[in-house]
Amino acid sequence: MTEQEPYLIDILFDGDGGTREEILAATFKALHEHGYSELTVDDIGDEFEKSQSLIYHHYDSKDEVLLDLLELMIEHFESHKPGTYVSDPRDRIKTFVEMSVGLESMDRTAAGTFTELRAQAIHDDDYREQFVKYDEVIQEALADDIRKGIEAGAFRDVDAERMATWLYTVTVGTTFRSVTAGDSWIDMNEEEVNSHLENVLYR
Amino acid sequence: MTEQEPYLIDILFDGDGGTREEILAATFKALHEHGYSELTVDDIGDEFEKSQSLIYHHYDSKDEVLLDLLELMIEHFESHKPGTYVSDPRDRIKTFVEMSVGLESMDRTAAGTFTELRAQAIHDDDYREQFVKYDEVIQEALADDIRKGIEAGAFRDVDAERMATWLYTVTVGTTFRSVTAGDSWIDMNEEEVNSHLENVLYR
DNA sequence: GACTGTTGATTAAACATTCAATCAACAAGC
DNA sequence: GCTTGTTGATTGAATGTTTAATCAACAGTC
Repeated sequence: MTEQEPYLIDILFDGDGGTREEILAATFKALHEHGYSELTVDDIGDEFEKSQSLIYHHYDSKDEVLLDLLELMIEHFESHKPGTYVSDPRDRIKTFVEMSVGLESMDRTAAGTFTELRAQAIHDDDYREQFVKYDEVIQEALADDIRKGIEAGAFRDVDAERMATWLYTVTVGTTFRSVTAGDSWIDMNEEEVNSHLENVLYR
Repeated sequence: MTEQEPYLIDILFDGDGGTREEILAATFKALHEHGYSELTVDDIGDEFEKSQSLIYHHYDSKDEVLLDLLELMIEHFESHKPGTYVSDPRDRIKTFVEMSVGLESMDRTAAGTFTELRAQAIHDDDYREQFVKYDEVIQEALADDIRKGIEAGAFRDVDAERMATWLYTVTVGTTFRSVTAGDSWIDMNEEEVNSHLENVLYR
């Protein structure tokens, strides 16, 4: 339907956005390899072409680097909001569901790293702030799309906010489950989600 | 309906299960306060009545303590499987939903810590193994209850496995969202989940 | 008097961060 | 167009702290 999106890692790499972006790309790679709790500045340095100490010329601390990476990833994922590519209401929702709870079109590398950053929000207010905002943006975009579908007559007259809340929560759960405990169950999950959408949303 | 369950922390504390359990209780507290990535053995020692170095008399390493805590928590949560307390099929599911996606009866402290441990499964195979097994147990218990409800005529003839997969995935998402980004949305989510259950499961 | 639990001090490595020193580019003044 | 000064990028080594883990000594108990 839509052609495969490029992986986040490639986006980080392609352009030469200067040293700061090289550092973020290195951080992303190191994070993917070592995990948040085991990540050291040296690990980042190893993935970084230039010297490790140069990181401190561009950032004040390790924390700052990680938070900057989070902001970059959030920007990227926000560009994946429902409806960015497709215009038919039903297709918008379908594409979002496919990319969020489907087996094929999920970027596992990015999803795992993003999830690990999200987990920091449990104890770190800087992270929490980012994710509260992010959740609002995604959920509101979903709700908007549902409202548009209702107006266009493609959807039934459901509570758009409520439907969006539920749908987004399912995607969060799907991602978290699959990056932490595999995805043998993922097709069944998608079927049930689609069945609910068929039953109550699509006209 | 059911009286408030005691918090996990209290269960860890009440009995005198000996020094090892005291260490686990201290670890749980320290984890809740500092978060996994910032947790040090000294932090555990601070929550522990006896000496920090005693930890190494009972455990070989910090990792081993954390993994043992995970096993204890998994045991605890498995005892919260659907249907442990109630016998009517519909009530079993309702109780499970309430405790997993409801605002009131969720043990936030335990949920946050448990979630943080789950996030480690992204990069640590020992954690992953535990959660793969845990997910299976919970999901199967749910599926069993649904099957029983179908047999008893209380539920419609749905695909029990598929329904259980979806329902469990929603609970994972609900917990993850709420411990990382608050729960202003949680009532709407619960309503939509219940609406789906009313539509397709309950007869 | 051996065995188990407990303690405070100690060690060695890992770690985030700093620092002094080059280097390359560019601009100003002559 | 050659010198001199300035700036930002970059490096490798050094610093001081944190941290997991060990150890020697002591106490109670069977």
